[in-house]
Amino acid sequence: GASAGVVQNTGEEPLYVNAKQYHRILKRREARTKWEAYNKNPKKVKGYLHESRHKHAMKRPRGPGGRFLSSKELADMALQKQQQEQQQQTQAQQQNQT
Amino acid sequence: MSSKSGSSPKKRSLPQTTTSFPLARVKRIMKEDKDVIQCSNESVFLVSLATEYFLDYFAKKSFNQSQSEKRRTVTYKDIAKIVKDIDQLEFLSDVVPETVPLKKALQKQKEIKGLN
Amino acid sequence: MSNEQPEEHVEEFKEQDRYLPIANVARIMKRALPENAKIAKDAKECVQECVSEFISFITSESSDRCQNEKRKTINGEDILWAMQSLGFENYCETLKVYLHKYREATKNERSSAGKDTGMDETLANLYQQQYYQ
DNA sequence: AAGGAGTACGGTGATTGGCTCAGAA
DNA sequence: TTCTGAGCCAATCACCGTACTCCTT
Repeated sequence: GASAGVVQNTGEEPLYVNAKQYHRILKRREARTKWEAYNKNPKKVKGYLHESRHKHAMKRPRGPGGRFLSSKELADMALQKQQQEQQQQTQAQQQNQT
Repeated sequence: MSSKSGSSPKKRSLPQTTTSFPLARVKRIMKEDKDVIQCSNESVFLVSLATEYFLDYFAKKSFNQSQSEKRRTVTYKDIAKIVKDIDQLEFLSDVVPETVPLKKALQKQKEIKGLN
Repeated sequence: MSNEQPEEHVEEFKEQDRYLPIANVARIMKRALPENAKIAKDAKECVQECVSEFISFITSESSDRCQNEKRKTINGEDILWAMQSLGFENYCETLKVYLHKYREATKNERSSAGKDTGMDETLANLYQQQYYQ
């Protein structure tokens, strides 16, 4: 027949085939070819699926090892930093008084 | 304690009707086939379970292959190897093309060019 | 008139809908392997495709059976029959049990709250057999 | 009557990347 | 030995499950 499809072998077929699966494999091959014809595959250049999730991941605070941090850890770090600054301030004030 | 008491049948999901995979996604994949008109919920449930079981088997086989090559990381080529070797996995041979070492591929291309 | 050109689907198709979520796939793989095992990214993506093909493969066989028997809806037995037919008969016995449990659970659901029938034991039993290469 | 497709909605787990050192080479 | 690349972390939001109606068998 005047089939427009071009059969392309990516490799060699096995010498012996699975008798139970063979017919279905052929039907699936046909179905996939048909499916790919209807659905354009515009090649994925994005390394991710969702723009919003990508942005979210990029914004998230990370630890020094690149890991994501929980908001609790972040709050604790902020608190510690504040306490350190306060200590430094009081130390500076004491030095000024002497 | 939560404030739910008495009769509040809002969430009724039995442990026996839930699976590791989202059933909605399984159903969509099944319906990608144009011949499929309708899927009963029980068929989707069974396919999801069977898929999970198959995946467990597939992963173990792949890791066995990795181990036979003294590795602890499962790679694409392990999968390609078992698909080629195991009869039951022949249905995947289109999806997982046999890996060919780059050297051999280039050599083969040269041979073909030389013939022309 | 040969107007057999494939229609153009300008509508963007969601690529990920063809596959199960990769995190679920990776989790089940990890659970199947020893603690110290690792899985390459390529391998995860490949298995994700394989698993989708498995679903399509089984479904296609079931669908054919359905058409032959002039039914519109794929049911549990169609799936079991397809598995048997395609060389996965070792799955069937256990899946048959699950199918029965599923039917019981969904029937009881209408009248009263479900009761535990011990599905996890069966699952563990299912996984046990496939260790040896 | 039984049950699947379609729709709406609210709750939730899959998606996500920088850094480190297993471990592939 | 060198140096690639997989695991690690958890917050948002796309999607899943549920409840509901309508329709077919």
